This record gives sequence, C-alpha cells and structure tokens, in this order.
Amino acid sequence: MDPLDPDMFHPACPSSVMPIRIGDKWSAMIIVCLEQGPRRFSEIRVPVHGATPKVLTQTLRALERDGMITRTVYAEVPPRVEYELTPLGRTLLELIAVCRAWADEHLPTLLAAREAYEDRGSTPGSTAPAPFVDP
Amino acid sequence: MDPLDPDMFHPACPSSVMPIRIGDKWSAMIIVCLEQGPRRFSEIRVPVHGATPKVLTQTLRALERDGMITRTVYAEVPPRVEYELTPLGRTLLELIAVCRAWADEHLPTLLAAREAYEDRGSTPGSTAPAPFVDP
DNA sequence: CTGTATCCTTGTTGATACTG
DNA sequence: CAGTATCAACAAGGATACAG
Repeated sequence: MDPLDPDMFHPACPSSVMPIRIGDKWSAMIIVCLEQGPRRFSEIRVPVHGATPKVLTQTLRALERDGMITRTVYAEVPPRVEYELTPLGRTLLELIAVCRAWADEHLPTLLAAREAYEDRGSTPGSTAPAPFVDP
Repeated sequence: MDPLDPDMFHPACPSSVMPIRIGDKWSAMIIVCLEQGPRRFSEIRVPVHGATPKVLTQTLRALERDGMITRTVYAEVPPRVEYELTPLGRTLLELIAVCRAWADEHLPTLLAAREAYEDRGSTPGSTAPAPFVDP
C-alpha cells in the first residue's frame, strides 16, 4: 500500500464504520502513513485529506507528546519538517493490524446486523430467540 | 474480575488514558461487563458509573443495532430486560484483550513520554536527535 | 425497573484567513 | 513550506425530571 496514495483513506474505506479507534479521528491514519519512513507535513496531508492544517498539527503534536512520533526541523529554506515513528509508535502498527484483521473477518457481519436492524425498524420480531416480543 | 464491581472502571484505570477505543466511550466497558453472562439494565449501571440512563440506553441500542448484543424483554412485573453478548460481540472481547496487553506493555512508556514532554514545556532540546533546534 | 424527554455544557472538527 | 489565529458548526455527553 502506498502511504502517499490520496485515496488510501477513501470514505468507502472500512475504517469509516470501524468500531475501533486508535486515539482520535486522524491518529491511526497518520501512523499508517509513516509506516514506511519519515514524511513531511505536506506529504501527510495528501492521503489524510479532509484534515485541515490546524487539525493535522493538533494531532501530530498529540502524537509527539505521547512519544509516538518525533518531529525534526531542518534549518533550511524553504523550511522542512519531518515526522517519524518512534519504536513506541511502531507498536501501534501491530495493534492496527490486529484491528484490521478483525474488520476483515467481522465487519460484514456487523453491517449485515445493522441492515437487518434498520429493516425491521419498529416492526415485529426480536434479535434474540426471545420468549417475548418488545411491542 | 467481578463484572459487578463498582470500581471496575475506576478513574485511575488505565483505560482513561488508553489511546484505543472500541466504539464510543462506554461500549468496551459494557462488553466486558457482559463477558460472564447476561446482565440487566440496572446491573450494568453499577460498574459503569457515570453513565446516565440516557447514555446507557443509547450505547446499548447502538450495540444491539450492530449485532454485538441482544436485548430480551421478559413480560414480568416489575419489568426485566437482559442484555447478552452475541458471538460477534464476543469477538470484541479478544480485541479488547489485545488492547489491554498493549497497554500493560506500553502505557508506562507513553506516560513517561508525556511527562517528559510537559517537563520541557517550551525549554531547550528536541525530541529527536535533531541536528537543529526548534526555537 | 427500565427507560424517555429536555435542556445545556463541552469538546471536537471544520472553514477561512493570515504569518515566519 | 509549515504552520497559527479566529470563528463557526456540530455532536457527544451530562443533569435533571418524568413516564410506562
């Protein structure tokens, strides 16, 4: 997977309905973006579209604060800043992988349940083999 | 662990700072509460203190909608409602266990990084072995 | 007992514009 | 390029009261 692919986190991506979240809304995306090496601020903005610079900065600061990433400023012009995963941050990759595996296996079941739930709406039947029905 | 222990989710519990969340704020607690068998509405309220009935109902409905739990109403007086994990809901227990294992292993590191970050505040030094320093 | 109904506070996200 | 500042919008969560 290309961490610079603009469609890496397309709205249709399962992560939209995933019941698991690492940190806030954007953290996991950023972690995955940095998997293959350091990235610059503007490089991260590409796949993580929708995140304004403000939100991106907020999230990056929080990750830095928690020791997940490092922030390195190079005294060049134009300025260059690189973000890189720490060993601690890399441990999150494994966790994300586990979550993805869960999604691959169980998300279809979840979505089916959700659809079935909407379908009955307020009509008869109960989820369980219930002895009594909820009017 | 006793799923009816009022202090099961004490504020000092690591889950307060955990960067991983299953669903919303209360879902994971509820899932764990139901691990050992069906529970009634008021039984769930005990360990999940802080959740008002409104929020608890919301969360339970969402979990039911997604096929994680079943809701069974018994036509008794006083009314009795039991919530129970589905097989799908039980798969979340494994996921939660993985997250807990991550926390046991890495949360101290995270907290240390956080403390170190606060300590420097805006003083010298950089997180990375940075060649240049951020003024 | 098991919820609903209202109202309100707060935190989070987003849009837009501007700076070193 | 890499942010910061400011304001607006929204959704989640909580307090309180009440109903079937």
